Amino acid sequence: MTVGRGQGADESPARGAGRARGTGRAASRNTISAEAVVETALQIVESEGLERLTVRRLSEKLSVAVTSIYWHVGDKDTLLDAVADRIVSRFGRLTVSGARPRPRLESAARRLRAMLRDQADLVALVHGQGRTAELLQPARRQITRELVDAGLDGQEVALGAQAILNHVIGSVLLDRQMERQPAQRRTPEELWLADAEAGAHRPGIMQALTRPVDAERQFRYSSSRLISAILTK
Amino acid sequence: MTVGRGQGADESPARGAGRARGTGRAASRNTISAEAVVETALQIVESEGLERLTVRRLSEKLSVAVTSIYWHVGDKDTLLDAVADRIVSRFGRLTVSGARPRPRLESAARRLRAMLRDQADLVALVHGQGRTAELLQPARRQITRELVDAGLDGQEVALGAQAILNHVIGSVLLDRQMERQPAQRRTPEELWLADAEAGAHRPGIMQALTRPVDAERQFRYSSSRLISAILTK
DNA sequence: ACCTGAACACCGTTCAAGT
DNA sequence: ACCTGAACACCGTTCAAGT
Repeated sequence: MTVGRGQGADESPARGAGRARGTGRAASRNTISAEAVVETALQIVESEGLERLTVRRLSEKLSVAVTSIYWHVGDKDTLLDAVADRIVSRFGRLTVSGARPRPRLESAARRLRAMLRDQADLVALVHGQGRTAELLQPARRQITRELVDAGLDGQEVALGAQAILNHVIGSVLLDRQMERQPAQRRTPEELWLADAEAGAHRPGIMQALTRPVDAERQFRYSSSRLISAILTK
Repeated sequence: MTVGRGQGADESPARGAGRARGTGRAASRNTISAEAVVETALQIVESEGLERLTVRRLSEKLSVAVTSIYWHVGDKDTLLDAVADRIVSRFGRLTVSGARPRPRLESAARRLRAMLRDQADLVALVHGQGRTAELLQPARRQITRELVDAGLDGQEVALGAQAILNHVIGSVLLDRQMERQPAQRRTPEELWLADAEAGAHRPGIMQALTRPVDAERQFRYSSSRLISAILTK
């Protein structure tokens, strides 16, 4: 549970990176703590992105030698786990709105997706550490409650809640990949036009297929279908 | 479309890494081609895993200097794109079984998931290049045909097919992450027991929730629900 | 107890130079 | 036209040494 070998001492007041002027022996040496390292790491991910979180960048921002990081928090994987702890514990709760189970669950799915997308890098970090289940546990609890209230039995609640969570997190991970790329090399339209068979004889089909998919609309459609199927029966 | 600056010359017979014996001027220099580089890269991913695919490992396996790789295929991202081309073009077709739309679509989803899981590293590579849509295009075509045959209209076919594809690829990406980790640090059971509220008053609920999820069973449940909801109405 | 620089084993990539 | 080694700018990590 503890993060490294260091004690949870409170952080010394930041003196900035500059050396003290005037005094003979300059204070070019900074003192840090495991707490400060983890918090700074989290800040880097939030302000500069996950791929900028590097041991050297960390040490630079903390004005210490690279090797000091290792003394306080151990290796990078251990550090990432500590950061993941922090992200998980700070992750907000879902606000569910609506009266009946169906709209309530749909709003929960929408809200969860929005939260995860808002902090895509934090989610990616947690996911990379294999801690997604922990991150989603509050949401799972709420969705579970909704399904229980809707009258499902234990088995159906467990499977249904997991289905909804998988659907949301899967959609977020896919979206992220789509957006990170400069663009799919071949657009869906091109892919379809390349093979003009596949139901081209039905009116309207090709037209619908070659239109680019709106991720938001696709998500609402899938959520709505999945949730209604979970609730019926 | 072409892979690099090199021509598609056929590969010279492999002479192995050893130097010719006896002859004064040893043949320590090998001649390669863009084709050979891409094919060898694919082999490395298949036999040693994606993270072992490194420019240096490639050059070692081809018995050339590291820099020769760059001459033939450009930088690593370009190489990965060329490998992705190959994976996409070789990716097998789905075999669909069953008589009615529902079992046919369920078997398609199961088969697609199995194929993607069988070659998780290849899928990860393609996904990393943002080329997932291309990889899934054959499957999309087949699923589209099934939905058309089931009588859905254009809009519903497009949304429904995408929903099924997202569901399958999402589940594969999640499974992969779960398996790559040594183990979730906190198991679902622990997470639930940590907060003993949430419907604990209903009989059977807690018991169902604290049982570890079988990924296979969860997938079948989600697929079945999603597909039946797509087909109705 | 905590911080340091030097060093190592990896990456991807560029470049001037060979033939 | 194609292959080469040297070199650069990055990674994460270890270790002996300082105070």
